[in-house]
Amino acid sequence: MQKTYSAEGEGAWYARWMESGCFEGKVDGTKEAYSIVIPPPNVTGILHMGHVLNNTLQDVLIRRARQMGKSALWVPGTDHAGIATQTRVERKLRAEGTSRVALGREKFLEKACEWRDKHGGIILDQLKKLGVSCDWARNVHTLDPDYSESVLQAFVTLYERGYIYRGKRMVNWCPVSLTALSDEEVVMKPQQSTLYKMRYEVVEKPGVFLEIATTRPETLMGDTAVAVHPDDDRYKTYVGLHCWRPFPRAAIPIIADPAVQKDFGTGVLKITPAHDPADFAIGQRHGLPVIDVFNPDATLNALAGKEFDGIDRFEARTRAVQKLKELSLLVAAEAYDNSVGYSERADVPIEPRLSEQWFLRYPKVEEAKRAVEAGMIHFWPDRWTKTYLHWMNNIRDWCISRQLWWGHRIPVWYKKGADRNDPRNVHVSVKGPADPENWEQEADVLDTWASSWLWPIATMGWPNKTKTFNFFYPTDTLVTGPDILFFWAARMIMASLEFLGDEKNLTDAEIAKRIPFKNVYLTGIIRDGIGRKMSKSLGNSPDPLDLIQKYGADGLRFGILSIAPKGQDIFFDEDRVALGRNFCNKLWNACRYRHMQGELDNNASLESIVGRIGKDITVTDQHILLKLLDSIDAYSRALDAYEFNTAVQTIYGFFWSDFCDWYLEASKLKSSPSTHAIQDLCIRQVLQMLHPITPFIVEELWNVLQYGDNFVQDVPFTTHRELSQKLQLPNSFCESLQSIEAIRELISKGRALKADYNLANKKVAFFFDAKQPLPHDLIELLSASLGASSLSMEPAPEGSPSSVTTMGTLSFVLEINTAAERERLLKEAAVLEKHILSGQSKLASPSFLQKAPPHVVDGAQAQLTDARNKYNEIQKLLSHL
RNA sequence: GGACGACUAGCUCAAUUGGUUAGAGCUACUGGUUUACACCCAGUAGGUUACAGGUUCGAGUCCUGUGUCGUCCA
Repeated sequence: MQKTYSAEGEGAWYARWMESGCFEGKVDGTKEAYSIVIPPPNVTGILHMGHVLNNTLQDVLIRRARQMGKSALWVPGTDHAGIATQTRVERKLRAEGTSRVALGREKFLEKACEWRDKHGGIILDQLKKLGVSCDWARNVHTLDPDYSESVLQAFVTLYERGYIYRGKRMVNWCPVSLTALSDEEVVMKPQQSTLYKMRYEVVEKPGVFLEIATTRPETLMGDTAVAVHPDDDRYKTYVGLHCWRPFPRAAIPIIADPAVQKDFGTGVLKITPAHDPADFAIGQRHGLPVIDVFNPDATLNALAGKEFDGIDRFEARTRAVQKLKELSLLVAAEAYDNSVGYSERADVPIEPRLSEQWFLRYPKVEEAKRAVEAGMIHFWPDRWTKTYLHWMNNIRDWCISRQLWWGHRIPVWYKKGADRNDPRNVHVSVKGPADPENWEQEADVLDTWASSWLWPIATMGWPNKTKTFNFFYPTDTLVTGPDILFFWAARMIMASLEFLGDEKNLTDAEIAKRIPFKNVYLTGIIRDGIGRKMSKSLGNSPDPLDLIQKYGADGLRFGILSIAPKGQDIFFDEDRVALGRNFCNKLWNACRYRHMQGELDNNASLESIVGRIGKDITVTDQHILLKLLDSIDAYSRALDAYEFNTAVQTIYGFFWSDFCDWYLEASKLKSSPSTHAIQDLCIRQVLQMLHPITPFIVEELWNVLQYGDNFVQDVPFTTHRELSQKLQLPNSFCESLQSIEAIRELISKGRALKADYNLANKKVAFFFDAKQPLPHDLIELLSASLGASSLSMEPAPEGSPSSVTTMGTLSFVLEINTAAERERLLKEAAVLEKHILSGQSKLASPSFLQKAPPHVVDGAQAQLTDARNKYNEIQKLLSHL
C-alpha cells in the first residue's frame, strides 16, 4: 500500500459498479422499496456546489437504504430549462449571424436539440465523478417523447376538468426573453428610485392643478384617468371633473376609488391600466380604456407620441421628465426607495403587461395542505411547514404559457380562420385533430415547471401503471433547496394528488396513497466565506471538479457533509474539503498499519471476526468495543434524523481520537490475535458507516482487508443491536469506560507536565502516587504513553514537579525552577478554588438540595470532593517547595 | 410592513432538549525523523454564549424586549 492515499482509483471503482449494475432499482417483492427522484438539473448546466451538496445527501440516503437491505431506486434526469436554454441557443445563433426568427420554428428546434445533445451529458458525467449511485439506465429528460406525452396528458386532463383557462390578463412580462413569467419567477429587488411629483391641470377649472406622484413618468402617455380616495376631503370636489394629460394632450376623468392610498405621495394617482396591475383593476371597475404604449421589448410605440416611438423605457423616462419640466408641470423629484420586480432569468425589470395567456387554477390545494398538516408529508426541518402553508393559503392562478419555442407546445389547436374565442373552434388533445390541415396549433409552450411538477409520477411511467410505479411509488425523500419549495415541491404535491386517480375530494387514505414523497429535506444554501450566495456572476463558487481533482470525490463529500447542519445555510470553506481528504488519508494509513502488522486472519464475515476475539481482552479492548457500539448507535440515530453532520462528526471522533490516537497506540504495546480481531472489527464497522459518505475509499479498503467479495452496499449493515448481541459484553465492562477516561486524563496531564519543562521528547523517570492500585496493564500503558524511562508507583521526593489528578499525583524528579513551579501550582489552585466556592454555595442552598434531582446533587458533591482533594494536594506540594 | 431563521473561541460548527468545570476541527503559538499517517503526533493559548431584562435551586438552552445579519412573503 502507498504511504499516502490517492483518490486516483475512484474512476475505476465507479466503472466496476456500473458494470455490475448494482445501482439498478429492481422491482423485488421480497424487499422493502426505497426510492428517490433527483431534482433534475438544467440539461445544459454544469455542476456547482449546490448540486454537490444536494446529490451527496441523496446518495447518502440511497446507499444507506441499500445497506439496510432495501431495494433502492434513485431516478436521475434533467429538465429542459425553457428560457435559459432558448436564450443560450439564440445567443449562439446570433454569433453565427442568424436568428431564431430567420430559421423558423422547426429549424430552430433542430438547432436547440443539437445544442442540448452536445451539452446535455456534461452535468450527468460530473455527477458520476462525484460517485452518486443513480440508476442511470432510467435517465429521464423532460423533453423525452414519453415524458412529453405525460406533460400533454396532464394539460388535457386539467383542461377537461376545468382548471385551465385562457384569458387576457396582466402578466409579468420579461422584455428580454419576450415571454410571460409566473409570479414565482419574479424577484423583488429594492431600488433607489425617484418619486416624481407633477401636476395636471383641471379641464373644468383652468389654472387649477392636481399634484400627482409617480415613479414611472414614462407611462403617463398611457394614462386614462386620475384617481383619488373617495373619502379624501382634499379632492372630493374634483371627482367627476377631468384633467389634462399633458402629452399626448387629452382630457381624462378624475375618479374615486378605494384602492388609492390617501397617504401615498399627494394622494392623487395616475391610472395607467395597460402598465400596472393595480391600475388595471381600477380601470376594470371604472370601464376605463386601456392604452398600451409599450412594445413587447419595452420600447415605446407610436401611441406614446411621435417623439417617443421606438425609444427604450428608461430613456423615455428621462425624456418624459424633461418634457414635463419644459411644460412647467414638474413639481419635484425626490429620492425614493421601493422594490421593483426583476425577471429571475434575464435580470431586468419586468413589465406588467396585458396579454393573452394560459392560466391554471391549482387543483387539490386543500388536500395538499392536508397532506402536510396531517404529517403524511414531513418537512425537515419542520419549520418549513409554515412557509409552505402560508404560500398555499395565498396561492394565485399560475400563468403556464410561455412565448418560447423550446418546450412542450401547448396541445391546443384553433380552427383556421375562425373565432378563437368560440369553444367550438378549439381542439384540445394529446394527439391533435384528425384533420390537421384545417387547424393551427397554439404557438406558446408550457412553463418548464408545468412539466417538472410531474417529475415523481412521470419518471415512473404515469399515466401508465407500470411495475416500477407500483413498487417504488411514493418516493421516500425529496432533497431540494428551499428556493424551489413553491416552484417545485408544492406543485409536485398538488399534481400527484390530482393526477393519480379520479377527480374528486380525497380522503386521508387516498391522499396518503397519492402523495409523491413522504419526506422533504430542505438543504441549506451554500454561501462563500463572507456569506454571499455562490453564483457564477460573482465568481465565488469553486468548480467542484477542481475540488475532486485536488481532494478526491470522497474528500469533497466528507467535507461538505461535515458542514451540512439541518437546513442551515452553509458557509463553504475549502479547508473542510481538505479535512475530508485528510480523514481519508488517516483511514488509509490505519488500514495500512493493520496490514503491516502481519497476515490477515479470517475477515470474511462479522461472525468470523467476532469469533477471533478471545477471553484475554484488556480494559483498553473493552473500552474501544463500548465506544464502537456507542458510535454506531449515535451514527444511526443521526442519519435517521437527517443530521448528516452529526453522523460525520461521530465517525470522525470515534475513528481518529478513540481508535487511532488511543486504541491503536495502546495496542502497539502488545498485539495479540484478540487485538487484531478488535482492530479488524472496528475498521469494518467504520467502513460500513462510511460507505454512504465516502464510498470509493471504503470499497478499496474493504477489499484490501478482505472483508468479502461483495460490494459494501450489498453487505447488510450491522446495527448497534446486532453487534451488541454478537459481542455479548458483560455489564462489568462499563467500568472500563471510566477507568480509561481517567487514564487518558492522567496521560494528558503527564505530557503537559513534560512539555512545561521542555522534556516533551525526552525519556523521564516518573513517580505516581496512586489513590488506588492500578492493574498491571494500565501501568504499562501509562508508562509507555508518558514516554517514561521508569515509572515508580510511589510518591516522588518532596519538591518535585507534580501534577494533581483525580487518580493521584504524578511527578518526576528534576532540578526545578521553584518560582515557576510555584506559579504553575498557584494558577491551578486558583481555578480549583473557584470550583470549590461555587460547589460549596450550591450545596449550601436548601432549595438546591430539595429541588434538584439526586444525581445532580450527587454529582455536585463528588465534584466538590474531587476539587478539594486536588486543592489540598496542591497546597501540600506548595509547602514542600 | 409581516413571517421565519441565525448570532457561542480569530474562523467553521457542537453542547444528549433546563443539570456538574460550554466542547471539537481549522488557524495561531511551543515542541517533535516515537518505522501507519507531516494530509501526522504531543502540548499551549483562545469564551461576560450579540445586548438588556425576566422565570428558575439552576439558563448557551425557556419568556419579553432591543440590535445586527440572512431568507421568504407583501
